Amino acid sequence: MSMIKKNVTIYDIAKAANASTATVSRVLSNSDYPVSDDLKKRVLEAAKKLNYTPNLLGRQLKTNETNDIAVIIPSITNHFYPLLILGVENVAREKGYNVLLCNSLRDPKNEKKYLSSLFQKQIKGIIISSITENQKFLKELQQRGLKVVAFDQATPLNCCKVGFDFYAGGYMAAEHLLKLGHKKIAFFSAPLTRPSRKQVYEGFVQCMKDNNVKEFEKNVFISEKEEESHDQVYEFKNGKQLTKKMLDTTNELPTAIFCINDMTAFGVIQELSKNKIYVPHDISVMGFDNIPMAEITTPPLTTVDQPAYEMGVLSAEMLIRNLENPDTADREIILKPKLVIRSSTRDISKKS
Amino acid sequence: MSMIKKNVTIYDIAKAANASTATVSRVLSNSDYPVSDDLKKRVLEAAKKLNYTPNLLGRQLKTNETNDIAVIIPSITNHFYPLLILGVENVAREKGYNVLLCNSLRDPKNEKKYLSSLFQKQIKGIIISSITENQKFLKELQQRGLKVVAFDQATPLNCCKVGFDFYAGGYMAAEHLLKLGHKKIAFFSAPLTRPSRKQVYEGFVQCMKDNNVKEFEKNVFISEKEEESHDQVYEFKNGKQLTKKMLDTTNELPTAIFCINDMTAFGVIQELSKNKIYVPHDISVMGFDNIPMAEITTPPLTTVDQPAYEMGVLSAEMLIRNLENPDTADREIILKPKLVIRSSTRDISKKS
DNA sequence: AAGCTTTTGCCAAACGTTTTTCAAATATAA
DNA sequence: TTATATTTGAAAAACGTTTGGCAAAAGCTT
Repeated sequence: MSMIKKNVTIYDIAKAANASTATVSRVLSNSDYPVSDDLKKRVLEAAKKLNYTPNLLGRQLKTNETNDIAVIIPSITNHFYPLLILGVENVAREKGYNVLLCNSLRDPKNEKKYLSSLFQKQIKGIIISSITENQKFLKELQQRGLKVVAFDQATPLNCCKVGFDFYAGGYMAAEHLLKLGHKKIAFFSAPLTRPSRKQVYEGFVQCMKDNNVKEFEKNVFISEKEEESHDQVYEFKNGKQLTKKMLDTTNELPTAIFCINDMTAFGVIQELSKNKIYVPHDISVMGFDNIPMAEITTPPLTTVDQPAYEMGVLSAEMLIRNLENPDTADREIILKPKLVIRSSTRDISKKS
Repeated sequence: MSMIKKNVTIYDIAKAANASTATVSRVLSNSDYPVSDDLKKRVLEAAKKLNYTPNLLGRQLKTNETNDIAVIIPSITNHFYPLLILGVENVAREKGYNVLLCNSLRDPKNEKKYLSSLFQKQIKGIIISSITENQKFLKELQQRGLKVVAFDQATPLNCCKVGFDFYAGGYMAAEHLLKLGHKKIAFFSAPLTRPSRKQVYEGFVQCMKDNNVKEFEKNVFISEKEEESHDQVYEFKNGKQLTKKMLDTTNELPTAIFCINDMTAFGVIQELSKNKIYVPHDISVMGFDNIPMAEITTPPLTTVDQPAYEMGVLSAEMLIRNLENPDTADREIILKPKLVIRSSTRDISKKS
């Protein structure tokens, strides 16, 4: 005798309002099909009285339309991405879309699983920082109609892109340090496996060359192998490690250290401090990314801004335009870096 | 004459494999209904050949089952939550669930919209740190069958809970500072509007009382009004503000400052440093939360650990158990704080 | 060989919507 | 008044799946 509570459907409303389901659907999904005010009111009242909640599954199945877009990021604990997501969500909200967030944890298996699952859920658009080499699955989905915007990482895919000029960023950083009078400058990085890192490096090197800095290569510290856990903490530890190595092997310390990202810089600063070397008094340290905490630390970190929030905004706008109005959509945007000068670098040109 | 590409469905497979849709469905959703190996193989091959992708909407509509659970958090840029989400996702992944992530940005309107949308999508379970006072909408959904696990914030709702003993955390922090020989201890906080903050405060005060600390109230600095933007940066700025105020109004500085959270502590440290007061040499500073960056700053921050990752794990486990096996599910877990001693606090009992 | 169980396969209904088609009712024009 | 246009309402099909009810086929017992 257990009473099973059935969901309220448009049939129930139709009955209650003495109308047909078609009419009910029309008023509830406010179609522009004409319905008399009187009846419309009756339907609305019935819906309210019965506490009706539409079943989106039914609707989506029928219309093959959805307000959902997805974002796939490598890691949610990496400070860069939450900011980007915020950007995506803000424009999505404004334009009436929902955002499904997935993080692959830099595991291609997870990425594929998410892609597959999203596609099965009939998602029509996706914003992704893909970490798989061979993007053949993504490409297949694209051919099957999935709209994709790739950001952050380079991709072989022929799709909308929101990129960042890492090369210019590297160049810019080097330039800043030179301008402050530094001659002996170290470069700290995890292995240059990702294109982004490589480009930063190349920009940096080019600037050194352009300014006739001698023997720069001697001060390049790149750790041996990438760690399993592609975590933020890895970068931090890497900074400490490289610092130790430098302290152990170098007799004349550099006056400035550039780090491939902010987290590495924090590791460097902490390790230096442990050895009673203070930033920026004894050594200048510079990061890359401008994650939120760069302005929160003591000293605040001089760095190169990679505009995460803006990238999120642009990616979302691009995707939505591409969904709603494919013809007008841009294909590619490259964002420019911006130097953010704080207090971890010091001008040593004039003797103090 | 434009060729519209139809999706391939189980009908197409049935035709290709010379079988019925029922059979196709049974093998594709690997039901335990017996199907001959031969036919099974035929179906699988046809599916592969036609590049079949199931439409989850159809399936869900029919079965009224889903593998999706949702998490609603106040803010994704607050470092506490990504860690929690990581915990949720890890157990979800392991148990075959997908996680839908929503952040309310501390706006009750957003929270309600997300709840409503999730429910319409037939979500069956949700993990939430609700920021609405009156949780009557959530309660209604709960009565309509939604399983909910509330974490972090106290809730009037009768549901599963994963809590944290903020009071003990406050007490513990105070105790630590006293043990290090501090007598004049300041308490810094944003307004005690959230129950969590209040409880920390109460624990702290109680410890002061228990140890006969005189005139503690004089060193309590609580900012006037909560800012609109409930952001991380707000807490940071608040730390700076309170520090300024203290420096302006106090002639004898405290030897230690406890901050209601880590971000506030970072603000304090930065502002002190600006005034050439160094941590921990001149003043000890302590935080609360143990967000990841607490160990990355220089000096690393002494703080009270609120185990975000573990809370995520427990919440997810609780929810899933509640979904799959309602009888066996716990109702409430209260996590205990843990003292994390790093380098921002100093023992001043023995004169150095 | 007859009766029984088990395996296998098909038909058709159902999930909750939207939307097309058509008919009825009403208003407008002559 | 009749013919025509407009508004309104209902029935039914469709979206892609799962699954209960049958029935045919096949394998076992006696």
